Amino acid sequence: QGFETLWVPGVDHAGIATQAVVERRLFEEEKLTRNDIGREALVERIWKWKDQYQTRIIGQLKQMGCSCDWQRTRFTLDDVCAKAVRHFFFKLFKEGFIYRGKRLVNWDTHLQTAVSDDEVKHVTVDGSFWYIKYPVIDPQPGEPEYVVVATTRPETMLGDTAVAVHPDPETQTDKVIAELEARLAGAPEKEKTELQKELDELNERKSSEILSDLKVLARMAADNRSVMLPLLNRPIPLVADEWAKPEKGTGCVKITPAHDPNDYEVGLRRNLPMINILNKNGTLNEEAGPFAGLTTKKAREAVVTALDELGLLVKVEDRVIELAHSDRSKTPIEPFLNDQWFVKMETLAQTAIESVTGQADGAPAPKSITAPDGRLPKERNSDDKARITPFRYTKSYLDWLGEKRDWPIGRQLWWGHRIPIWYCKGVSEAELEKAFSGRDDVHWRKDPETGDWWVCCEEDGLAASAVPGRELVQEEDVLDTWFSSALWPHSTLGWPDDTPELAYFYPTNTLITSRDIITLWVARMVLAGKFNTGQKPFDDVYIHPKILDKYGETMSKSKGNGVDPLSVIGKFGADAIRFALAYLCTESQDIRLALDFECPHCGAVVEQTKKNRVLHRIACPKCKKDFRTQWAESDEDKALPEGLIAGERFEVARNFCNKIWNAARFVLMNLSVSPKPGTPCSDALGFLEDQWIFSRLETVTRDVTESLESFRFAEAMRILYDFAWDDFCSFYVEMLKSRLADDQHKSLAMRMLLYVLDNLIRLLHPVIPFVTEEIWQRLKGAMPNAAYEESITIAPFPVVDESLIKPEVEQQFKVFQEVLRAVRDVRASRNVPPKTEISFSVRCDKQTAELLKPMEPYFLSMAKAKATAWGEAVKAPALSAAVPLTGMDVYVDISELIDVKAEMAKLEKEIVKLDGFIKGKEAKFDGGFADKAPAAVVEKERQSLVDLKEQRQSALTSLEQLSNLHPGT
RNA sequence: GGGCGACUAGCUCAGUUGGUUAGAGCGCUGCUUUCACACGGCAGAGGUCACAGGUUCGAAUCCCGUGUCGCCCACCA
Repeated sequence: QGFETLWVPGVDHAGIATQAVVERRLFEEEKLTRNDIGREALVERIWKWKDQYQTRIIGQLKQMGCSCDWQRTRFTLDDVCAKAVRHFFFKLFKEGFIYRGKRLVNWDTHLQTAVSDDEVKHVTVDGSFWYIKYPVIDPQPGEPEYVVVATTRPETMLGDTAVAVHPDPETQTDKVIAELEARLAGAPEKEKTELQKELDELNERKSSEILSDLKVLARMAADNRSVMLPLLNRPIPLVADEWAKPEKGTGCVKITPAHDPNDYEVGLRRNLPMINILNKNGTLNEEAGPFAGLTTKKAREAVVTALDELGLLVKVEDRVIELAHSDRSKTPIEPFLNDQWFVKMETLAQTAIESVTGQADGAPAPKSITAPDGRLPKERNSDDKARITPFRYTKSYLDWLGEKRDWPIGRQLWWGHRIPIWYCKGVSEAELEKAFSGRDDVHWRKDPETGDWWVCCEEDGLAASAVPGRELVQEEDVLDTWFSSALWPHSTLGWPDDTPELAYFYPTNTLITSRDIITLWVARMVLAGKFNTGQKPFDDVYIHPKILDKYGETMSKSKGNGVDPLSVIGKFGADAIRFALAYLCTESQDIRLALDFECPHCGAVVEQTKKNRVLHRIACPKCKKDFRTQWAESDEDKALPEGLIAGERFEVARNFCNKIWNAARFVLMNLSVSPKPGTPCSDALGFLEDQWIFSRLETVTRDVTESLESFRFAEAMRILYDFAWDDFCSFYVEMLKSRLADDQHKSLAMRMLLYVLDNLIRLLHPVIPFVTEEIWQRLKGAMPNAAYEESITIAPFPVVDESLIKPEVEQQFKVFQEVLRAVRDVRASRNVPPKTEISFSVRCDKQTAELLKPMEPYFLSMAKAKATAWGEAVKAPALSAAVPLTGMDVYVDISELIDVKAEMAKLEKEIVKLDGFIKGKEAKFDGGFADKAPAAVVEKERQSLVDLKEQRQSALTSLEQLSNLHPGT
């Protein structure tokens, strides 16, 4: 369409995932851990690994024919991106958006790093629920001697710093009861039993000792009373906090702020000490007293035994629990209190919320824009709001941002952008001012906890000795990968420098991505883009469906159910994978894609199963020979031929490409003289099929353009598939064969074929670049004098000419197709030998007769049927097969082959069918249809009913005629 | 617990704002191989649109509910 376009290819460093993979390999191959080889050596190894995979990923894109700007390939850790990251961080730091705080992280004790919530998977396991007594200190008369708490993780009691009770248990219980009653009233029958049971229990509790005890405890909490933490004999306060639910468990809850997210919140609210009892390797530290050094598992047993011996263990219940596991190491996650850097989200999230269109019809639909004058399409959407397509994803974007939760940006990793913060112990602000006077790339802020200073430097690094007499130590942690990915739209264009690229291409037009990173990536790109540049990063966000495997599971490396595009390309070609993917791109959120292996030795299809899909090599069950999979790593495995992946969707696409190729071959074959390409319009108006193909082509051009511009890729592909296969190949090319054989008509026929093919391949080229380019080059070669562009890639995309769209012509052509099909059907169903020519006649009105008479040669070439008569007066020949159609009857003369009984049976069946339709329609009119439906619809239905009745009458007449021949039947 | 989505032919899926007799590919059945393409051609069979209500002259489509499956978010002392 003539636009200046840019597609920046690139990869991000995928911090945790990448480091974990390299560490795992390091351990598997050399039995070394990251601590054995050190930060520098590990990072060096990860770079090597990354180079290898970047090459592979970029290679996959290239082989798929993606037309990226390869010389602009970016990586989130390269210098250009790193500079942007430091600038972004510095700007945030300087403006007060960055702070440091304690936070519970998901600690992977195996990898010894924090992992993000997304990398934590919950696994259902059988666990226990322990009830433990904590003695009350100095119980007064009327007060309980113990409080009982329940836990699934008894070892964490060593880190308890309080026991919480609700400040007003009675009111709270009443409130819960009231809510439950309200729910019960509106609940479906099925759930009522369970709700009622719950309600009964609560009511019972209300009058029980539990509640009266809780009331006493609430008062004691208000009086700042304490209980004794057993085993460690540490007095801990009884606190009043809403987190303790009087309706649940014992109504009291132990508070372990350093090892439980909710308890942490309580700890903050009640100003409780936070005692970390864990070492980074998952063993207990000195805070655990006699239990120090034990693993959490051993400590749990020891704690339970010790409590039991003291008579403080009330009971143990079996309980199914959802235990958090690290997705990376598959080991249980320990919540762990750690220092973290955060970005305050309040105002940033608000700008991101305001930067997307929150109403489905809030933004105009994209319009077709062609820009021969080089106008940029970004002018079309200048309200500074991005639009998400499909719109339903807007909700998850807005909901997530609405929580405005601060963004923890530090990761305890070595692979990533190291946080540009330096610590300096004992330094005074005056010293900093002196050391950095005149520098605007350094900013400092006081650590409210220690009183030390944090120094942030935008440039690449501060020397340890930058402050005379002091030592600067850089933060060990690196930044979350999304911190750098968030900058992608502007950092890759050179921000913070004022580059021409940034001025020209930013804001960008379209971001295409997967729904699972709408929050992680899209939301952060919007807020970072607005914060850094003041503008939204893109006009449109297109969320494509996600391809799942045949079991409906997401594809992942660890499951081994992913697809290497190169495997698909190897078997079906790049055009096929591209077409197949575009064809699958509906508004649906999932696409299931069944794939199987194909044995390279014998061609047998080997079903892909959950078991064999992760193997490096597979033995073919048919020929017993081994083949490799995409996972092959050893030289031995790699030497085997690859079992390519088969898939029905790819086959369909491959067949389509093949069809296009063959159609083009046919056209090329007939280019005996060099016709001029161009619109052969005026000459072609004499032929119905020419007018028809023009109309179809322009309709298709219009619809495809509109579909592509509104991200309806599957629809665009379906339109092109149907047009190319059915209209162009099955009808137009077939019809023009007879014109090509006629010297008088040959020239125009050739120009017509060329014209349609030329437009078709231009329309297909964005999706099927390789085959269409090859066809283009051959056309160019066949017509050296024609003004073909050097490559189809730079040839103009067709622009619709609406004046050629003629619905009445398309309707007329349908009549031809209907008659042709009727004749062909008679041939096929009556077993007329293919070489036998038959004759037929058609009873129809005058206009139709005039329309179809010129088509006689096509009935001959396409159905080997000779037309003998057209018109109102046509009567059925004595021994014919009659096909009643809308407004006409087709009589095929099959006197040699006729089976009268069978013909009659067919007609009778047809009449029954028509009766059904007629009844349905008449019933419709018996209702208030005619009065209430729009006039156009009523008229259409009325006509349809008339036609059906006529058709029925024709069938009856034909039946009568046949039965006269055989009076007995 | 909250949200989103799916359920249409044996299989995999289309079906835009409600409107003629619900479509495609694969598979299946019959015929077809010098004549662009067997990765092809022609024709055919095959569906109570998950279930139950409702709105409407009219529902695959809109509304309420049920079931099954999947995904996302939150939480589970």
